[in-house]
Amino acid sequence: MVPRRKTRVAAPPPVCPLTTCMRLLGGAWTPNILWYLRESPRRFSELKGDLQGVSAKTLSARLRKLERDGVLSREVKPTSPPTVEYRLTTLGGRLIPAIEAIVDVGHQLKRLRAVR
Amino acid sequence: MVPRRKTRVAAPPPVCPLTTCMRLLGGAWTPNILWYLRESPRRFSELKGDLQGVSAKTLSARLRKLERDGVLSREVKPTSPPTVEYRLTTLGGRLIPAIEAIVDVGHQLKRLRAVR
DNA sequence: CTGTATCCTTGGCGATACTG
DNA sequence: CAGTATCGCCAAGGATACAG
Repeated sequence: MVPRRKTRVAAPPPVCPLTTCMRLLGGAWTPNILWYLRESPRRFSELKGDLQGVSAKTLSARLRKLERDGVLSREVKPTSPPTVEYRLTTLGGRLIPAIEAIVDVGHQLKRLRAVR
Repeated sequence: MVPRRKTRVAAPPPVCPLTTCMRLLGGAWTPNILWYLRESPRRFSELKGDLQGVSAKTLSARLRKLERDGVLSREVKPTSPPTVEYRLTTLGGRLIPAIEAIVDVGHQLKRLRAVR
């Protein structure tokens, strides 16, 4: 008679690094924003075009939160008309490998089956 | 009088690989569920204990969706009282590297600063 | 133990209009 | 161009009660 196994899954993270990170990625458009910033800075309207269907309000809110979280930086260019450039910070860059892993799985899924 | 209609025109989101994969991971507890299943099967109440604070309704809903998506399988054991085991499918296993990448960033964040 | 049914609150997000 | 303000819908999710 085997006693009830104590499947304490390895070292269950106390306050969950997973949750810690997912708080940064939370929100419908957040991963996509970071994805489009992964190689070069983008302007507000460029991002709005990249993320087909996002509202200005939501994009603005996400960008401000990501800035507060230290994931990206905002720079106003003294041009006319004014333009604003967003770019990943060092911290933001650390998130890219995780997003790449997600994108990679997405590719696998598309090959495996026609996903809706 | 018919109040003016609130143009309910859901914009079809672009289906990039990132979005494709995030649909599987969408939902507050989903990544954590997969994380706790990564090494061994777990029962309903075990998962409920792992995910401190999740309601039975939500956990049930997430598990059913993940089952429909082919990410995990559900097996009813003919014991008394009945127990149910959930385990990752092959497809579910493919998601683990992505989640590990997220967990890894979470660890980095915790080292870098005290994250709320 | 393993869920499902019902009710209710919260907030995420789009749409629209307006500002610098 | 780059946002902010306001409105309102709707779905995610907790609480609770109930069922097999």
